Amino acid sequence: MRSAEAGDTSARARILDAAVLRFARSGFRASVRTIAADADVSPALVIHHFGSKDKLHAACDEQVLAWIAESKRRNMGPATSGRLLEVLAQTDELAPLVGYVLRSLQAGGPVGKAFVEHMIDDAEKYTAEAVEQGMARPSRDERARVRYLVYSSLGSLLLSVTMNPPKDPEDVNAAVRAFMDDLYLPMLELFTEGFLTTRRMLDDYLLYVSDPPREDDDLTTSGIR
Amino acid sequence: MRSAEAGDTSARARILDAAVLRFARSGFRASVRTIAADADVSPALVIHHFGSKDKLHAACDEQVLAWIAESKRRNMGPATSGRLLEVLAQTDELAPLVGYVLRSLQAGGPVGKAFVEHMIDDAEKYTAEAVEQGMARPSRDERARVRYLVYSSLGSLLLSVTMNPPKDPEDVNAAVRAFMDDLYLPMLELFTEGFLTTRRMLDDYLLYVSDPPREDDDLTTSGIR
DNA sequence: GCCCCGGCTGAACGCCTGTTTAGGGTATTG
DNA sequence: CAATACCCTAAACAGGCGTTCAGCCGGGGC
Repeated sequence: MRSAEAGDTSARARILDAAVLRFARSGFRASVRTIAADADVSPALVIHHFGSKDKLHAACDEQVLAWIAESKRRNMGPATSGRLLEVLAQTDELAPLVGYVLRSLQAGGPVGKAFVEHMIDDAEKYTAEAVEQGMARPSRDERARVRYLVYSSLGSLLLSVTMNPPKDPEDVNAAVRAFMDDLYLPMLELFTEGFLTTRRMLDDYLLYVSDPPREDDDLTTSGIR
Repeated sequence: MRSAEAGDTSARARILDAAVLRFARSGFRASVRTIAADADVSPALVIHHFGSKDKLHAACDEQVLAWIAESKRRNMGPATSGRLLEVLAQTDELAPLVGYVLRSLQAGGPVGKAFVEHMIDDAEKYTAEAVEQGMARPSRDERARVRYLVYSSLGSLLLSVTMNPPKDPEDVNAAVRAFMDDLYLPMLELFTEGFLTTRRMLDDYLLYVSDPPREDDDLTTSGIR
């Protein structure tokens, strides 16, 4: 994992690499001094090259997004749709990116947002193909379904590693895989067989949205202020 | 929302209430000085009563868990299983708790952990009943399924509010409801009709776990170090 | 009257943060 | 050889943090 072109040993590149790694390991509250120490450099130099910590963060985001785009272009196909994180986790060079992406999802940063949107766009494409080929059921609202699928898979992963963080931040990737292993069966079961035996709740809801009750009835008891 | 008994206007109670509210609004990095100002009290008094910021945080956690337990005892039934957050959001007095719980989920704190475990326990009970009554399909691993359902619903909610935080932290509850509205149809669709049309992936997986390939083949290419 | 006592505060301490400043060291250029 | 330009650092600054400490202030007991 190297900045711009491989083998760039300039101090600037060393700082950027160290920052991405440190942010992934320790979160975005890691101090400039720590990053400087990681890169064997003075704190002042970090500021000198990037202007401020926020700008360093932004540069890291940009770099990570570029790496992800590159990885997608090279490694992704229909077979790995929705498993971008796993692909990243399996590429040694890019393994730290998983931690970085998770931190960004947790912090709501631009990388997190972009990552979610990428996944939604990809998933929309691939599920459309799956529906065409008769592998997946059509939905009443394809976009909403895709958003739901992406949010629940990424969200559950995020929640899982937040609740059970690996002792060594080095092990996020192992934690990601453990999580996937644990929850793969119920997910597959749900996707294949569903959960409810009766259509009643769905039909009731469809009826409800096509003929909703008067809104103000609701609002007075909704708890919104 | 008052500590211990309603109408307790002692400084200690005022501080605790202010802290819960401030933590919910601004996250757990809110400063002792801010909380003290909210409670119209000196920062020193906060420490005097609670010993340290960490202990204040712990006291808030305890208080919130007590409120939640109380609310569950009074308001929850089979009909609202899995919708604890919505019930909280609709009880004006307890509305700030939603924000607090979300912050705890995000930070991985004890309240978050406990909340997840409560939801899993409740959901396990209610899905068992649903299966008995023929409303839900049985699972090959009930506990794993329940965990999956709780993690994906709470996780997707957490991710959603992290990615699209309300401008005014006062509006988390509205955001929660908006999220539920958006994703209710795809969820219901998935639960009722499933996603895949073919059993092949599930059957392949079941075959795979009953006769797994040699492990070391995998490990060498798994990217774990 | 006095005293003591507990709730409470203003001011300070020590630490850590991001950032600035002034200047040292080295290599390139005239 | 001297001068300039650039990379880099040590030291300090300003501000925020959690926390401590000495002491104020009002009420109850003697």
